Amino acid sequence: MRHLETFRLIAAVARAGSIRKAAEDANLTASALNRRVARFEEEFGSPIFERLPRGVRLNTVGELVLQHYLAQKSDLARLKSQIADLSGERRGHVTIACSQALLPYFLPEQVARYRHDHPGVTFSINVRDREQAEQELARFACDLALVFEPVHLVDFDVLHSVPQPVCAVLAPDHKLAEHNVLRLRDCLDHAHVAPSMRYGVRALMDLAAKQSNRALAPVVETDSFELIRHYVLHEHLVGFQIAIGLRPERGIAIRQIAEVDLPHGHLLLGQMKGRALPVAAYRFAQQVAAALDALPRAA
Amino acid sequence: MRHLETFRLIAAVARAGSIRKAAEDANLTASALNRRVARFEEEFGSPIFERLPRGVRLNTVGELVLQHYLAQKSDLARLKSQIADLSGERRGHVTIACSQALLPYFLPEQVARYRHDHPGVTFSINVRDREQAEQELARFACDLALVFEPVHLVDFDVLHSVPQPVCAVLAPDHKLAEHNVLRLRDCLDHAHVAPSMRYGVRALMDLAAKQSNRALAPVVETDSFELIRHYVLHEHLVGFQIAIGLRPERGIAIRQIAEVDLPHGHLLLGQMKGRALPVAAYRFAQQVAAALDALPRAA
DNA sequence: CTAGAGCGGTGAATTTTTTGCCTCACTTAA
DNA sequence: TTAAGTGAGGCAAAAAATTCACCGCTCTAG
Repeated sequence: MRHLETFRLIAAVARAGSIRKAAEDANLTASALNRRVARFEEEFGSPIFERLPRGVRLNTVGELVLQHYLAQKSDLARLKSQIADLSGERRGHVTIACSQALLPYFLPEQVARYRHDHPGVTFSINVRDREQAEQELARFACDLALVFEPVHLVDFDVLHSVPQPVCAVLAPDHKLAEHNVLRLRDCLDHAHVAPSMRYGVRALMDLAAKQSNRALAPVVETDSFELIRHYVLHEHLVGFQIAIGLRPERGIAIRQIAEVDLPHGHLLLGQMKGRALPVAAYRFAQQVAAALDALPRAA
Repeated sequence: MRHLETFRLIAAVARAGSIRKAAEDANLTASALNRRVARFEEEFGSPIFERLPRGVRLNTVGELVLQHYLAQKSDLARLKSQIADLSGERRGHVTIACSQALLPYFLPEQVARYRHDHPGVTFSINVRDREQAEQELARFACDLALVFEPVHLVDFDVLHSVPQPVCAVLAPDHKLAEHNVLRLRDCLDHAHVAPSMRYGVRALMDLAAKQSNRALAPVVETDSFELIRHYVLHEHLVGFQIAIGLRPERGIAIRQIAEVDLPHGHLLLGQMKGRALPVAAYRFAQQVAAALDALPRAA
């Protein structure tokens, strides 16, 4: 739609950091683009860029204007989606930012199920840590976020929440695998591999360890829960992951950790606050919420 | 802002019901306006008007487009308000749709208090019955609604809710004024004046009466609670109004009605769902919410 | 049954807006 | 100092929007 063209260019200028560079990308003269920006600022009643010697940068007002543009663009997308929907075609695209735990089982199943009913809908699934996921929501870069223990929750509209216990992952012949429920201190006494600080699992564990005057001392620290899951097979270590990312498979043992030692966290499904989602994203969110509710709860 | 010009014209056409009429109002040629509409429809990918022999009318898609425009315009207003706010000037305009009960005491006090702190903010206060108030919210025709017992609550985002009992209003020398708490049946046994069907007070009373196999039989039925308040002084009748619209004044008696006979209703402060309010409206809503909480509760 | 009024649509001319090109003034890094 | 980068502004060309003068259609008053 053409009425957002000026905003689009402004966003391009903000990204490029310079009118000339942005003009090149947009197949425009720097002069023309400069005028558009200037005219916008005049009409709007306030400058939106700081003029620096080596280019321009959005000022506070500009940041707000940009946010307004993103919201408008998003609502236009929702509008089009809604119109396509009422004319019978169920198509669209859903962009999801999610924690790693959703990758192996939950999301593939959910997406496949939704696409089985609505083959016209396509998906983008991006792995993001909880901080990034929230930022992407706020930037309208994704429609939905499905994250374990988000941090800030500003601009984060919680659509659904389910408790998720942290589980221990071990080789079946690991000594601790003899017990059904593990104590946290036992896990810490053994060599363990832990996710890095920015993940919710780690945050929960650090907090719980601190309360019993202990601390994690991981032999291997990693960004990848997939690595954790595989590494425990090579060396006799204890790994950790939330329940939704784990399924009983031969060759790997999954054990609960006593709730008194390590309280469960929350897996949250959320969207940008105040935003109306496109039809496809909205429907998918409903399906996911129902599926989360149907999840077997840890005893 | 010029980027919404086409939408503005579309809205004008929809209102006028004809391109030619709208063109006249907008100081444009019918031809020019026709082209704008046609071009929009082409870019947008779908017609938004039905062409009738005597003019045009928005189709379903058009209704959605118009709603999108109203939302955009509202968000632009919020943006400007927010920017004005961060540059220190606290100005703006707040439009409120409210029930009659708020007129004599509550709203005048609240508005005066807010304007005392922020003289730059102006107000529009419109009396609307509960149905109209909700419609105005949905049409972005007002920022806030303060209504007793709203009906549908679609697109109505409840910001605050307080219980409100219905009270009886009588002349001090009315026989019933001897009791502190009245029974509903006693009120109905006496001649009474009642608000018309579309008001929440009446709806509550009809429901309560029905449950004891009674019915209201008003001697006078009116749209105006002010008339009710004054009429009971001329003839010995019982009138009704919610507590917030009444204050003990000489020459008039206010009596509670037993809660078991007539359950209290709710006074709701609300806004359009999913909308971000301008700063002034938002702040005023906060003040009102606090004031509602500080209200003396009926025993 | 007909003439006229009112409607949306269209091609060509015209006006308004936007863009391209060139240059200037300025700042920074070499 | 020089060279390369930046945003701004004057002026003509290009593009877009508007006007003007029509057309065909439908409904209605006479």
